[in-house]
Amino acid sequence: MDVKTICLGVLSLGDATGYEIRKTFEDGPFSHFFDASYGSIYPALGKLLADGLVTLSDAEPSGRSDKKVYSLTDAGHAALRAALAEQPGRDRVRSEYLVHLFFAHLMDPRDACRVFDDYLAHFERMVADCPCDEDPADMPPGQRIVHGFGTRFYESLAAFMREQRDAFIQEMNQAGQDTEAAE
Amino acid sequence: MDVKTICLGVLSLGDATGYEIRKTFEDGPFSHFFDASYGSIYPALGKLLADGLVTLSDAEPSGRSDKKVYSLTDAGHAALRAALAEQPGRDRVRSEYLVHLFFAHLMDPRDACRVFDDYLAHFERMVADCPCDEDPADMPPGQRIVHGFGTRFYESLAAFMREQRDAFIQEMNQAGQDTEAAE
DNA sequence: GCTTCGATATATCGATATGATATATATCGC
DNA sequence: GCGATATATATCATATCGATATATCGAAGC
Repeated sequence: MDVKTICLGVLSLGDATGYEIRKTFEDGPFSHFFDASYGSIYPALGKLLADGLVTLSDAEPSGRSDKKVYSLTDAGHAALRAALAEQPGRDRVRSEYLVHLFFAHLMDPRDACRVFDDYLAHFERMVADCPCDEDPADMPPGQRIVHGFGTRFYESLAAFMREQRDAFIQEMNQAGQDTEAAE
Repeated sequence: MDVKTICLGVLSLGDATGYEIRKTFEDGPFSHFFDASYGSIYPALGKLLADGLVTLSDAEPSGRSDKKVYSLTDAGHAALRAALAEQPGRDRVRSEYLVHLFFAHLMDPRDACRVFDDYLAHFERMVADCPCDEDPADMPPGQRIVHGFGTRFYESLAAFMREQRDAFIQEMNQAGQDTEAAE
């Protein structure tokens, strides 16, 4: 699944500019499990336009002149459904935080503790301000599942890190003192 | 953090070929939170070699002639520590499964249920065969945290999906019958 | 009314990464 | 010895990232 397909998906939720599509990945309902940069969104929209899968809506007179609001065409809707009929590819995750924690024994213990606390704070922030302007009960079942999945994800891992925190901090500090004593 | 840095990290665990580094991302301890393909690993090793951060170990006579076993140099170890002193970048996730589920209302209900069950099976498989040939108690604290994090992640989300399964399947089938009745 | 600043918006580009493919050797069961 | 699978290196077209450039809009402050 490339950025073109996910752009079709975002547009199926309503007309949008390239900028608004980007914001969907940053803040919106996709932010937990998808991302794409301007450098891929704008070329993708260009190709979709050339292929007739999206069109430019009539610009409202209120907006600025160069603003481009994209809409899904019937062909675009069909292309989205066709893409969803394919087998999904495996999840891809890249967490630099976990890489850092994995190699905590090579770090300054204070840095390692800071990374731990930053990561925990990240999960707690995600639990606190879940970007849900809509009542989950009003969502289609699939969206409700995805929303619940995200919530459970952040809650479980925040809880795990809170459980482990004291032991980790203590072990790190212990290791730091051992190193100092050896010097 | 680019592939060069993570290669240094893998090599800090022991000498390895490019192929073995790839396998670390596929099967090994990094498989849950990092990935990199041959197309990035081999160029990365080439640059690291040119920069003196890794060297080629003496090939054992038992091995094949073109095999290249890489080792971390002191400079490479220092570069790894320096990279770990930097602030980690934010996590990146791309889950096509969640995209599919999010748009389940646009899918054939049977396909949507299959995607759900595939995803659940994936999490259950991850819980069952955790790639841990080492006793967590023997790991450095950071690695133990990362290992526990992965375990908790898979367990929590498998549990969540098991909880939600019946309701989801039923709602999907209901939606499917409504569509058929309307036709 | 003017200015400043942050949000909105489009676009491009070098560097990096993916995913598929080609090629070849080693190992193991049969 | 034979075929299948695992080991191993390497490349390339395509896709993507991340940073940057540019410009307009709206609201707040004065």
